[in-house]
Amino acid sequence: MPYRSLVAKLGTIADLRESDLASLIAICHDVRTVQAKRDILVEGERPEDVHVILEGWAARYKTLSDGSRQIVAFLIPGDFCDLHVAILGHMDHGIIALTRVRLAYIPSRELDALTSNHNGLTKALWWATLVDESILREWILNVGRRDARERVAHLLCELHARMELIGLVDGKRLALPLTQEQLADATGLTSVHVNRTLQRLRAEGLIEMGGGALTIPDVAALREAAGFTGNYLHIKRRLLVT
Amino acid sequence: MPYRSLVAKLGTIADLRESDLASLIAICHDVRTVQAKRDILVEGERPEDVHVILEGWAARYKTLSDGSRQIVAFLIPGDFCDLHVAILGHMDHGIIALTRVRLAYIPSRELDALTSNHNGLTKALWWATLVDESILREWILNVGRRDARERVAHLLCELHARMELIGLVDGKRLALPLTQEQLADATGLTSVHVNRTLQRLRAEGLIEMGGGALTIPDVAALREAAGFTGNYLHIKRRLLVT
DNA sequence: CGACGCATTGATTGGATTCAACTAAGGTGG
DNA sequence: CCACCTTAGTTGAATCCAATCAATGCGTCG
Repeated sequence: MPYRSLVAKLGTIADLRESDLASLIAICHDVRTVQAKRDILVEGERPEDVHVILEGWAARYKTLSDGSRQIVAFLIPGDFCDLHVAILGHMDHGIIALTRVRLAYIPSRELDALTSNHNGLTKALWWATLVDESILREWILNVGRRDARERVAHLLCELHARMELIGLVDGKRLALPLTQEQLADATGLTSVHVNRTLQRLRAEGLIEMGGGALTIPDVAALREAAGFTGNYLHIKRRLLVT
Repeated sequence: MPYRSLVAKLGTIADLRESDLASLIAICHDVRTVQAKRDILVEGERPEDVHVILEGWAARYKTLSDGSRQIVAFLIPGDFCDLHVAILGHMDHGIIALTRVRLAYIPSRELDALTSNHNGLTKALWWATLVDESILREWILNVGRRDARERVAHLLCELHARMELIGLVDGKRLALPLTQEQLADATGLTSVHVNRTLQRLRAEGLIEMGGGALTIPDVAALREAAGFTGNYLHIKRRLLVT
């Protein structure tokens, strides 16, 4: 069931009917695969479809003229790439696949037609974008006011919480297919310093990383170190998905 | 006409009818004044009305346990404080008045009722939140990857562009009632370093600041120094407001 | 006038960058 | 099947940008 993550994510919203969710999935067309490191959307593009991640990781990013890059969001299964673009017109940032990514395409006209009849679904999509916005605010705080150790720890806590929401955490362990350079681009650090910071977190016993997986032996301890509280993620309730 | 800024801002959206705008203003109630340095909304609050800034400046901010503060947005006339809160429930950040602020209150039920009939207005409010989101992404880039000089210059460019949009720039001059500490909290710097940075920008002839006003002798030059392009503001067209 | 907020300046410290070298793992092609 | 190359991770030394700590100026307001 390729839409497991999407269902798990939107399913946390109390007032969303299963039938609404089913209608949404019904207008998902044309599932495609994008290879790692390929652009999914480039800055300036005017996509006509809304893209949803079904599998794999992607990143929103912005580039400076000197070539330095800032990742402004990580996208995991269930996340929308460009819910906004029908209204804003053009992409003001790019989206790149970090792993092999499977995408569903929703023609924006069909989505418009659907949301104008299904109020609960409209609200659910609002909720999704508002949570994205909330995460962006937290990232500004992260990059602006936390030191490297808290910054990296906080990012890992967030990814853990979001992966857990969509049922992709196995015990204390989750797949984390990010290079240290990508973590650096997300935290506003250099890859060298991310490396040293991860080593420190490892030495402190707060994390175990390797082989594309992250293990957090004591989630509470890492959250404490990061100053993380998940309230900005606005997770409403946990829906069990089989 | 207290709604001048709101009209100027939403009026840039091509497909918004004047009648829609009028209906929006019609449900604005209970204009109140908040003194400088007072909280408009506190973290955790569950406001029942949507607040719109009519006059003055405010800031969204987040606080860390060690007391350090990060401003995540500046709010100027025409900006909504909490368009989202009916869906997300609680505020995940605070909003503080930086100057004396005049606010209009819109009962969220009336807004819901209105938007369900007026599609253009719904789109306009979407547009406003999506632009806010886009600004947040640019701020992450600003704090994460630009040095102090670019960072401060970029912020000033943005505020200039936004103030111009709502008709509050007089030639090359605009009111900028921000302390250096507030600029520091927005850029992730310290007030001491903001001071030195402003001095440098002044010495380079890029800005003139003092008495709560900012003058930009050569906007193109400052934008060049900041690496600023306004495309992330998604300004569609300029509506002349008298 | 004295207190306070804000801006300014100097001296020092430190966290993160930069530059550079090196290892390990994985894939590719001859 | 192994030499070769690329990519990711690691380590060390030197440097630098911004933070920190501290003091001072200066205008305003009660």
